[in-house]
Amino acid sequence: METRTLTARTSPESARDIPEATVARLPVYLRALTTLSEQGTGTCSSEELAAAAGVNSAKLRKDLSYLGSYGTRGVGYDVDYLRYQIAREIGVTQDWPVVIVGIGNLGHALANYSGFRSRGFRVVALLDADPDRHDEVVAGVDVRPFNELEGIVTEHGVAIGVIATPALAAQDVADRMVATGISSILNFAPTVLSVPAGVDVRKVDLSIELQILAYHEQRKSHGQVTA
Amino acid sequence: METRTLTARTSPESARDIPEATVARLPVYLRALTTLSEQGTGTCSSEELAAAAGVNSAKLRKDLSYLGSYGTRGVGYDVDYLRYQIAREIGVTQDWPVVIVGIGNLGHALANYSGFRSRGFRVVALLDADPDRHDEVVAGVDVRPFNELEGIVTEHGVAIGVIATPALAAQDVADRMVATGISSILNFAPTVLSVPAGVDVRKVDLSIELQILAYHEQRKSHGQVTA
DNA sequence: TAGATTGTTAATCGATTAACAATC
DNA sequence: TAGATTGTTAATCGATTAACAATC
Repeated sequence: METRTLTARTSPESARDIPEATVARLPVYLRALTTLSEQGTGTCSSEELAAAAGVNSAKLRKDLSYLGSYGTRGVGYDVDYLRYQIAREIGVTQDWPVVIVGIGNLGHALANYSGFRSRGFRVVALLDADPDRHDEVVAGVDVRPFNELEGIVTEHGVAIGVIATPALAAQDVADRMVATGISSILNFAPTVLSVPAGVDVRKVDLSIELQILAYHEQRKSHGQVTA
Repeated sequence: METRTLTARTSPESARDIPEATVARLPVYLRALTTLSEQGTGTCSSEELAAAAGVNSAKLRKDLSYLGSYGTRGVGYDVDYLRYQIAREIGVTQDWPVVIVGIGNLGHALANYSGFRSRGFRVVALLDADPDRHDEVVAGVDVRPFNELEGIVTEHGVAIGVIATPALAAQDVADRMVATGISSILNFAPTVLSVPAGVDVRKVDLSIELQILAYHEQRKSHGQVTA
C-alpha cells in the first residue's frame, strides 16, 4: 500500500508515527480486549493479552508503546481503558458509513455480516449495476442502482467503499468511487486496482490466500521430515 | 529424545529458500501473467509485468531471482513459460482438494466462487453442524454433517481446510481438522486459532481490513496533507 | 555492434526480539 | 521492601530499492 503523506507535525497530540505493521495489529488487540472484557476480565498483563492476540509479548508491548503509556508497571493493563485507547487510535469510537458495490454471493455475505456494526462500521448502501437486483432488500438495506453512488456518498459522507463486483467491473467502480470522494477502498475483486496517490486500497483475495497455503503445503510433503 | 524439523536439503532441485514476502507475491504475479496470456501477450518485460502486478520492477526481478533464471536479458520473459514456472513453484499445476466448513452466508459465497477451480483448488465437500442445512446443494455440492469430516479428508487426501463458521465454533473445527490430518487452514472466523507447530493458518478478517483503512482515513482528515 | 533488459549486489529501511532498567 | 510487569533500548533479522554488470 502506498500512502504518500506529508505529516503536519504541529499538534503534540495527534500524528505520532505508528509503523504500518503495528497499525495492522491494533485491530487484533482491540478484538482480544473485547473478548477479555466480555469474559469479565478487568486487568491483564502483556503476556495474557499477547496470548489472546496470538503474538509474543515483546511485540505487543513495543506496539502499545507507540500509542502511549497505558499500562501500570507491576500490574498490567486495565482492559476497558486500553480497549478505548486503541479504538480511539484506530478511529472506531464512532461509526464509519460504508457502501458496498456488487451484491452477488459475496456482496450478500458482506451485507449480512453482523460484525461490521459492532466494530465501527455502518453499511449505508448496497449498489449493483444489474437492474434485476434493484429493490431487493438485503440485511434490511435496499439494493440500489450503481449510479446513485454519488448522491449516497455525499449524503452520508462516505469515505470507505467496498468492491465485491466481478474483476472486469472493479476498476470502473474504483474510478467512480474516487471521483465521488471515497478515499479508502476494500477490494474483493481479483484484480489490481490503480488509484491516485492519497487513496488507500486494501485487497482481500481468497485464491491468493489458498495459493500461499498450497506453497507451504507442497513443501511439507517433499523432502522434509518433521519429528 | 527430541528431533526437531530436519530439512533434507539433499536434492539440488527443491527446497530453495524463498522469503515469505516473496511467496505472498507469487500468486499475484501468476494472476498478472494469466491476464497477459489471455490478452495474447507472448513476451513481457519486468517493467510491464510489475505494472500489471502493482509492484515495482526491482522487487519483481528480485522475487523471480529466487525461483531461477527464467528471463532473457535484452528481451524479457516468455509469458506462458514464466506462468508455468510460477504455478509449479506454488504447487498449483494440479488441483488441491479443499473442504469448507460452515455453510452460512460466507460459506455459500465461497462455495460458489468460481475462481478457486481455475486457480488450483477443488471444493470436494461442504460441511455444516446444523442439520437444517444438510442435503442442501450449493454449487453442485451436497452440504454434509460435520462429523463426516474425517472420512472425506481420508478419501480425498484433503490437506487444506477453510473455516467459515461463527467465531465460537472455529477452534473446535480447527482441532478436528488437525486431528484428521489437515495441515493448512484458511480461517474466516473472527478469532485467533491455536494449532500445533507444523500447521499453517492464514486468516482473512473483514473488520480488521476495514479498521486498518479507518485508521489511515482518520489521519487524512486530521492535520495531515496528502500530496 | 548497439540497445535493451535481466539477474545480482550492496546499501537502506523497517520489523522483530531479548534483555533489562524503571517503577508500580 | 520484594515481586511483578511495563516501556525502552539495542541488536538482529528480513524486506525493499537503486544501481549496474552481465548478456541477450
